[in-house]
Amino acid sequence: MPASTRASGEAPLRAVAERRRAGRPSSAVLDKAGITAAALKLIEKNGYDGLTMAALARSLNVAPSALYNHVTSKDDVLLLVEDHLAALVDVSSFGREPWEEAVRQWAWSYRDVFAQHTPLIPVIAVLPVTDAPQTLAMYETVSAGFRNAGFPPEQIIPAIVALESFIFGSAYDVTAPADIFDPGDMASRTPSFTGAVESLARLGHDKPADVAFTLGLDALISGFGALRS
Amino acid sequence: MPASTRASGEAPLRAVAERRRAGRPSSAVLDKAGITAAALKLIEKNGYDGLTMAALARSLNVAPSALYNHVTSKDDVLLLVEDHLAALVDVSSFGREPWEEAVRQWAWSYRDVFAQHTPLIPVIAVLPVTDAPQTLAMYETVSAGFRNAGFPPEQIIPAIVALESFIFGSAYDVTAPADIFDPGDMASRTPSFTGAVESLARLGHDKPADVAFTLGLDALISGFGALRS
DNA sequence: CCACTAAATGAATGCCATTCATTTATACGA
DNA sequence: TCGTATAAATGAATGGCATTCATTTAGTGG
Repeated sequence: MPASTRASGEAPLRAVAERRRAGRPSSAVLDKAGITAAALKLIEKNGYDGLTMAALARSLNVAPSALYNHVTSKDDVLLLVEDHLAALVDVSSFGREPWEEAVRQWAWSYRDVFAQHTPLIPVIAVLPVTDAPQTLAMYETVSAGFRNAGFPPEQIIPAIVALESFIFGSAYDVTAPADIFDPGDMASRTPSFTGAVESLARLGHDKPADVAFTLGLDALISGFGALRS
Repeated sequence: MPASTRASGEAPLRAVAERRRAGRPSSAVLDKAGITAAALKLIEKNGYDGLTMAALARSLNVAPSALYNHVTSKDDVLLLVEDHLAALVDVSSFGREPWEEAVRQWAWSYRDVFAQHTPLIPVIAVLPVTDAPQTLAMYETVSAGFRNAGFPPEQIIPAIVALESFIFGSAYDVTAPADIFDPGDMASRTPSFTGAVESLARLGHDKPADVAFTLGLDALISGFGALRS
């Protein structure tokens, strides 16, 4: 649009976050979906430290207080993000693959998604599923997979919870620094530990967290498989 | 000490946090051990929300900035607390009981300690062991237990990491609200999940987290036991 | 003895989530 | 159709937070 077509009093084209005047706008600026998307974009760019209510508001070209018409707290924003991510977890193997394989693929996918979002884990862990429909949908698919695989109904939730606990803990491992197990100057006083660390290092895995995850996941799957009838 | 023995200008006996004047005191007021103890007391009384640098300073009758002569950050305080707790984890079964039993007792103790301190978990997970001598000592005892039980050296660390991941995830479960799995008004659309939740509830366990922990721990122990030679 | 360093105070800084009064626009019920 | 309740925005607080810095005082090593 050439400048000549603009009325004289009109705001300039540059997307300089022209300030909205006070009062309810004709059409709503915010909704939960938009807040969720903006939060995710912010997290991707600046990490969870960059996710502040002020930054979120700014990225939506809105005053911070406006957010509170749509969410009750920052934890509420984290909950929205969490539920969005739950939909990204791959449960498609259930009903397509044998139970062992389905669990394996679900678990890897679940871990990979939340390894990028560990600050959500303390929130999820205490989160009533009622408030997270996508998360609930994931549980439903997984529960059905366990039921169809012949699990006694009362064992299904404990088995899923145990797997989830392992998955969340393992998500932290992914982000741990490579030298986390370097005993430093205590090496001589911790021979067994130091020896174990060194013999593992000698294998030269590029993703040590994956070794532990594979090991634990295999144990859980074969242990739980024995419960089926 | 009777009042009459006190000089006239002396401060009153009441522990009313008489203000110290600026400048280095004759004998040091703070040290890491004292800071750790005060932090733990504060956490016990008011939880982790109550652990602020200001509150910590006040409980030590000191200005907040004085803390920074002994720790570099609040995370540093959390690290001190973590390492103190690591010493409370019971590793005494290693060398006394058979491997399976020793792992079981260590895992329960580890989970129970950190279930009361879940805000530390994100810190521990990324923590280089160099900075935490008590934690390192725990690893040494456990590693020696695995080695003596016939584990291949390069499998020891992955096995411990997998167990630890499960333990940390399970620590969160302990603190979860009882109704965390209530599907609410989505119940009709999540029949498998709802059925699983109900059939577990029918058993009436008073500590549901313990059911999942037992199940997962048994699977991990029997799975890992197969690695021994 | 003197300079350096250690360990405290006290005052600031900047950021943060959240609240509240106010403004404006829409939706619904009489 | 009016007019009141409600929804959704602004803008200005508020109080708490971790952390920093200048300053003061006391011990310590050359």
